[in-house]
Amino acid sequence: MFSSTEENYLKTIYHLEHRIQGEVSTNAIAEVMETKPSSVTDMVQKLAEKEVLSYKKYRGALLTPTGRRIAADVIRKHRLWEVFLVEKLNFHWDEVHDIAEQLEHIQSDELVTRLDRFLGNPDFDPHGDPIPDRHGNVKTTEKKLLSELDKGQRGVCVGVKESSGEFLQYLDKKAISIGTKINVLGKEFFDDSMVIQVGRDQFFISKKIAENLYVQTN
Amino acid sequence: MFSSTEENYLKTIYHLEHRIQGEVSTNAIAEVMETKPSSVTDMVQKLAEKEVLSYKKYRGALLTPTGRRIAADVIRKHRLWEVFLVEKLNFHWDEVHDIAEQLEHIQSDELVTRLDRFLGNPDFDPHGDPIPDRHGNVKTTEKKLLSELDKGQRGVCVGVKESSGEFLQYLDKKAISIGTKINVLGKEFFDDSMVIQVGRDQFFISKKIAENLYVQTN
DNA sequence: ATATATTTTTAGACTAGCCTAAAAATATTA
DNA sequence: TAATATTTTTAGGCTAGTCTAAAAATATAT
Repeated sequence: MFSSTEENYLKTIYHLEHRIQGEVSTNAIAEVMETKPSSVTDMVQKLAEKEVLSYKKYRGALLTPTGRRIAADVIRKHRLWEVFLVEKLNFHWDEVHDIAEQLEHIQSDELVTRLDRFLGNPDFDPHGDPIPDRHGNVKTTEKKLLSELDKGQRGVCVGVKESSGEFLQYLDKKAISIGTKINVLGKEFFDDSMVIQVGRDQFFISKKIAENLYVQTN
Repeated sequence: MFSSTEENYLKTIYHLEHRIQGEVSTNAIAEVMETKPSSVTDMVQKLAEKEVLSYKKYRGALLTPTGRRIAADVIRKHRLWEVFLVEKLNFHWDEVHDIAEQLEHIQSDELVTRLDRFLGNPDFDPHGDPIPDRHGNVKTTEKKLLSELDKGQRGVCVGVKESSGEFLQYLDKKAISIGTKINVLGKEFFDDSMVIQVGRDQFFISKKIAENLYVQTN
């Protein structure tokens, strides 16, 4: 059995592994978890002992299949509870994170199974993130251009095609960066311009912009 | 803010105060919580410091109004979650305690408010225990004889009228004691005998027995 | 009322998880 | 490649909550 704290470390490392592809540094973990790197070192050594991750001093950590599985289960619970909070209790999608952060640590396989069924076995959470299935598997897709999306689709920014200074400044101004979720609210077909949602903001973007941004859809 | 551990102490003391009317001894708390009396002394001193209970050495503890309020809120959450688990997720009423024990510590007033509304503002949990309202108040009623109950009613055993040895032995054999919940499943009106449920057992009792047992209904 | 038994508290120690300060390793730059 | 900067680890210490063993207070019985 793993404590809530251990689960949070595994979850954080899981996310970071996907983001930075490869070993995850103690500093990176410390930053996300808002602790000190020295605390991370302690915990990472303990988790290596428990064989949920591999760790070489000064090199960083990598989850083992077991570790990845545990992390995926926590993320599955987090996202299922978010669906519950939004769909059943009518919370707004940006109010649910802190509560789900607590609920994700409730221990009961039966509860997860029944909650999943009660919610109609959803594939995505209210933020558009995919919910790992009961075996810990997550659907992933190839990246595509934002311009390829249709109204109602969601994507996560994973890169740009041509990175001119002006374009990066534009993205910066609009608070779009790697990992930013983009929700296509509307699309004009005479000029392929779009209305998109980024965080709580909504704005127009031209075809030119949309053809320069890679996104990953669920 | 109070930790889950502190909340559990307050909850336990709350229940014990009702059961034994008066100061609650460290030993009694330790037994219920399955810890050592010395641990209880430490915690009780800490909670007295925080003014959620009053405590005199060797005399026992009594909740302050603040402490009682916090305990009632935890119990409220516990029972609301039990309703959720049984009504919405179709758990059986005797499977939900351990999960509710975890869920009761989730911190979010808004969550409790919305959960309560979602469940239709229930007054009782699936075991028949009353759910404290949002101000921490619990409905209580006078005690009556078990024989006064009708089919479908529930009561908690609060005492006996005449306590002969045979009768107490009978109660013992049937695992009925102070605090035991009794559910009247059926009543024959030609002889006033009853079929009652106690825990998972169901059995007949005669009018004579039913007239010798005091219960408190919700 | 004194001796004995029981209950309760104190003292000191342990673990999980965190911290700071200093040391060691790695990375960067001249 | 040597000097400097950055990252990471180690060492030692803190708090919450628990424990055991011994001391102190209270309760019971003779």
